[in-house]
Amino acid sequence: MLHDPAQLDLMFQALADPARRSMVERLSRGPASVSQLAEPLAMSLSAVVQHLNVLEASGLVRTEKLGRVRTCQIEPQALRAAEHWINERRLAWERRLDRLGDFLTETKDES
Amino acid sequence: MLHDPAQLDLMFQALADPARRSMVERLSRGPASVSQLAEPLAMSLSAVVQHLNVLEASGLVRTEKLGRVRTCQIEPQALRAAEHWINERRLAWERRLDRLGDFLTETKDES
DNA sequence: GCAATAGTGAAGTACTTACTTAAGTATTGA
DNA sequence: TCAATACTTAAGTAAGTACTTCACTATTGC
Repeated sequence: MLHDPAQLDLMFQALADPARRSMVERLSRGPASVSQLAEPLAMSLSAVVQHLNVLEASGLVRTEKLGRVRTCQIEPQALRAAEHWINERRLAWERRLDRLGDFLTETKDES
Repeated sequence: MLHDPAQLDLMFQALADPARRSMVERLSRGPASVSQLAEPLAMSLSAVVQHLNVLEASGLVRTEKLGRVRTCQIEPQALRAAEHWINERRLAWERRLDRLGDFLTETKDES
């Protein structure tokens, strides 16, 4: 699992844009070409390619060109890395709250 | 659970910066004042406050001012929303792969 | 009261982002 | 072979980001 801060920067930055998230959403339902990704989006194909490059640089998407068609796929490991970072922080917080709860309960028992 | 795209923009954007992630990391170990958050960071207090405002606008952090000290806390619900978005996409992808696997297995059985 | 502490707000600057248009290349199907 | 398809690349622009410094206000402790 990647914990490289720079990689996390790229992943979260990539997910911070609604057009890119909609591309990831589309790809979560299966591979797609660049044109297919562009179809529902109200922007030029060029803009879509630029977004795609951001997604690819972040590691969230992998692409492969066959003939004139570039086919895109999600890279679930990268999604997992982002998910993992958030999960760790949330768990740390919740464990802390639990310990605090235990402490308060014990203190009450001793009173 | 919030699925508002604009809110997700703000949360992922907030998490895309290493200084802000380090602030969230610090806060996952318990509440802290602005100065405490600033202490390990190589930047002015003003810059830290600006990062904090980004975190607060994203909903990831809640702050409360008592006297001259502003105390900051993680908002775990917001972390959960970000985590959830990623998780849904990853699961969709993995379910798809499973179905594909089933299909291939069935096809082989029928041959 | 007054100095130290804790944070706020505004303005400026260098850099980055999210597009656009326009022109170009490679592939394919009739 | 030639027109349509599927991208690719470059350059330009408007807006946004991540800082800085400096001047300021509110609170607290002696």
